[in-house]
Amino acid sequence: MYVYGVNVYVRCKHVKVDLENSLSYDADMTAPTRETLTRDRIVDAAVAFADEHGVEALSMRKLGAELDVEAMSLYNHVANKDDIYDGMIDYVFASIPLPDPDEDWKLAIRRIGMAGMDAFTLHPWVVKLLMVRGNFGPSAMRFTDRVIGVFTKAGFSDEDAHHAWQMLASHTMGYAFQQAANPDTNHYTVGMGTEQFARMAEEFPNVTRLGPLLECCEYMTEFAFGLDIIIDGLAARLPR
Amino acid sequence: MYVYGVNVYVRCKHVKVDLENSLSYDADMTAPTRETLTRDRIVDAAVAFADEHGVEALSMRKLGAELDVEAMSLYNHVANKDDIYDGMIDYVFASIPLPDPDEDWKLAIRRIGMAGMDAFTLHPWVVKLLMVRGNFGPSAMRFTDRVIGVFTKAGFSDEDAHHAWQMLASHTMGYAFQQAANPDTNHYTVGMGTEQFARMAEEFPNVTRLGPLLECCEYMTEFAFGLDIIIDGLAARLPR
DNA sequence: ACCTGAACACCGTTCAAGT
DNA sequence: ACCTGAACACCGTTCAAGT
Repeated sequence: MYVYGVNVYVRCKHVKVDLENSLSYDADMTAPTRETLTRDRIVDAAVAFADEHGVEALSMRKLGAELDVEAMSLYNHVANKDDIYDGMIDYVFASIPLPDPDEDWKLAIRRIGMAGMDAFTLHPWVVKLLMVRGNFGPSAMRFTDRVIGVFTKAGFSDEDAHHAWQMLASHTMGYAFQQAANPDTNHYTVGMGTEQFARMAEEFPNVTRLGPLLECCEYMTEFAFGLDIIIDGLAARLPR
Repeated sequence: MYVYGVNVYVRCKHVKVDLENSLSYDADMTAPTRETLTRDRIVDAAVAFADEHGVEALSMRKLGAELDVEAMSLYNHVANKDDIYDGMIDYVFASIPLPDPDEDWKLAIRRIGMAGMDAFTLHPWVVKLLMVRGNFGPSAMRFTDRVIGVFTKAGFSDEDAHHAWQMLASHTMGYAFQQAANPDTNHYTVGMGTEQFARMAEEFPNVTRLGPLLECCEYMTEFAFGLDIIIDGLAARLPR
């Protein structure tokens, strides 16, 4: 009879869960193995959890449960919760394709802006994490570097390349921010009860007028509208 | 001998604090009175606390202590912590001067953009709160309405006025966001230890080159640079 | 080396009890 | 009507103890 080794106590404790989810069996069905915990596995689990339940619901205890491990075990592979946050931020930035330095700069910047917004739409929680942790992980740094490279190659001075990057980043963050704060809601009428709506018409005439215009938020369209204005405005400041 | 009334037990418990800070005396120095708790007083105290220590340090227990009251007393005047957050957001938006509808629209928008950025610089925590709570309190709504009014009066269609507002809001939020996330730090070199700096030069050539350019962040200047580009870009889309 | 249970110092919030 | 203490169900994190 096979001895399960160090994991046997796990089986005893959560038999059902272990059998169905967390243990994988070798081909001969004799030796249950549990994937060893790593920082990457923890970060991946955290990303999946935040995608499904939101970051505010993420706790060390719940994350441990997701990995069939006690919360305290995580600290063997991760410095603390902030370290996990940093990993999650890096995960998102690593997922954004870098710009092609040989492409026309306006097309490259437009593409990269849309790609950034896509990533922030897919993982809205990253905006919150950036607020808490900043954005200076290696992937964010690489992304920043390549985008600045595009501006530089286009002919912008160092100072203007910096301004251009800062502007692109702020535009993207700004829309991602609003999208994360108010997902799929009408900007102007959300939270307004019907009894307040009557008063609104006199107090907030412009908002009231624009309300019906916006069935829902098309953040991506609105983002692209502004992106084009910014790119054109930057192009006008390009020395020739 | 004067009987202090219902507040006497407070005096007994925190004599020192009460005498020096929380009790004010009538002109005849006989009757100590404690200002009664109100939602406004709680919100004001929360704003002051967040200004000094940051929002993440704000707790019901500490806020209570600031007002010489147990945490649970706050719930008599406020629904919960989110309600306080909403009050703090409204406090900030109420502090931004509304645009003058008779001023030239480009000047009015520039002024309002700067005023918004000023408020977010004075109370950086509001960006975090907007992420958690959204921005649909009465003061934010009024502010939104008046700014849209400026665009409308300038001749923008309803749809473009909405786009313009959204763009202005995102630009402001984006810079305020970055400023709040990375206050007075050099964007590119923060968190990079000296041993990593050598590697940086080859891995991140553009960032390395721009680093020395930026002794510190001039978010306000950078914000204004982008603001002008946006205003010019919007003006170009104005029908004539 | 890695995982664990118990513990610590915090949270927001409820509720019955006080005045 | 307003304030309070005790309690509940959570946090992140430490640490000595297990294997």
